[in-house]
Amino acid sequence: MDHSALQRFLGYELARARVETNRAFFDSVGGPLQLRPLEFSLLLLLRDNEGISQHGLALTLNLRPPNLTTLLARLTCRGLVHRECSDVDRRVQRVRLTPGGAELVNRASKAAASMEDSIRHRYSAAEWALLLELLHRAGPANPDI
Amino acid sequence: MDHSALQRFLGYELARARVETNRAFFDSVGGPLQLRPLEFSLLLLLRDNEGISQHGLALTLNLRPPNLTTLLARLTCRGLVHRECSDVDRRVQRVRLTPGGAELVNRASKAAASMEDSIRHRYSAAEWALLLELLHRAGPANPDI
DNA sequence: TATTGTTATACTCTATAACTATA
DNA sequence: TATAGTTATAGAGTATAACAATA
Repeated sequence: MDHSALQRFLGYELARARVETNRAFFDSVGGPLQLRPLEFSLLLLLRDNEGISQHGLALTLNLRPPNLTTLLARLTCRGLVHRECSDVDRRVQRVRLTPGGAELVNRASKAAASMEDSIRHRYSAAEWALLLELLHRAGPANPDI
Repeated sequence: MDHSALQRFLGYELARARVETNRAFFDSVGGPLQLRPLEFSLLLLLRDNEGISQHGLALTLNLRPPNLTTLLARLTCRGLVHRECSDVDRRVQRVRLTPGGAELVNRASKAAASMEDSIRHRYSAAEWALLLELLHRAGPANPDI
């Protein structure tokens, strides 16, 4: 089977690698804690950036506003996050973890620590760090608002 | 904005990078030629592996059989591929490009040659090759049937 | 006018269950 | 009984248009 033509494309290799990271995520975190990948990212971001606006979240995670709205609605229904109007600008919704949300993030973070081990063990420590660094440079230019 | 916790995960960096490769693909190939990423991969694979079975395609592209069926049905409707029963095993469907499909793959391949340039230019030639090689090792173990 | 967020909707990729037909 | 492929359906991520509320 010749797929040498495809292997020259970063997009193809990204799609292939995602098969493995998705499996790792659902086995270790997504399944046990009933979290989607995006929900996990969002909760971790809220843990480290208390009271961030939806606008900031959308920019950081490259989400369109409608998709963030439905994502937050689902997490709000589960009692993991809550939204409150900003005092200084009533258009802005500031998002925070609830105590239950903070507790779940804690468990998710612990479970995630080893989730990619089966992939990471294919590399030396230096190679793994290099892969993450090189890959980061392929991402959108300005995710840090 | 602190997203240092997320940057330690390969899955997160993959998702971020895919934003860029998706944009590159749709600008250069997907939009002009009306091809989805998966359709492009499939057509390129058919060009280099004439008469491959659906089973082989599904394994190589990590597709579930139902998803491959609908994908091929769409391309068949457009007159780009055709399926024929194998002589030796009538369960097997051998898939080939039609002349029109071959012509489209030709154009798609030309358009794709430069599609990731805006990303590739962020790296030296050695770094780009290294990124593709490291990333390949993160993918599924046995894609070559 | 511009920005923040919502509603409704659609497209793409991925996944499972249940089935037909061939071996 | 095992394999190749199909049908139907659902979950997850991503995209746009049209809109309300606020600045």
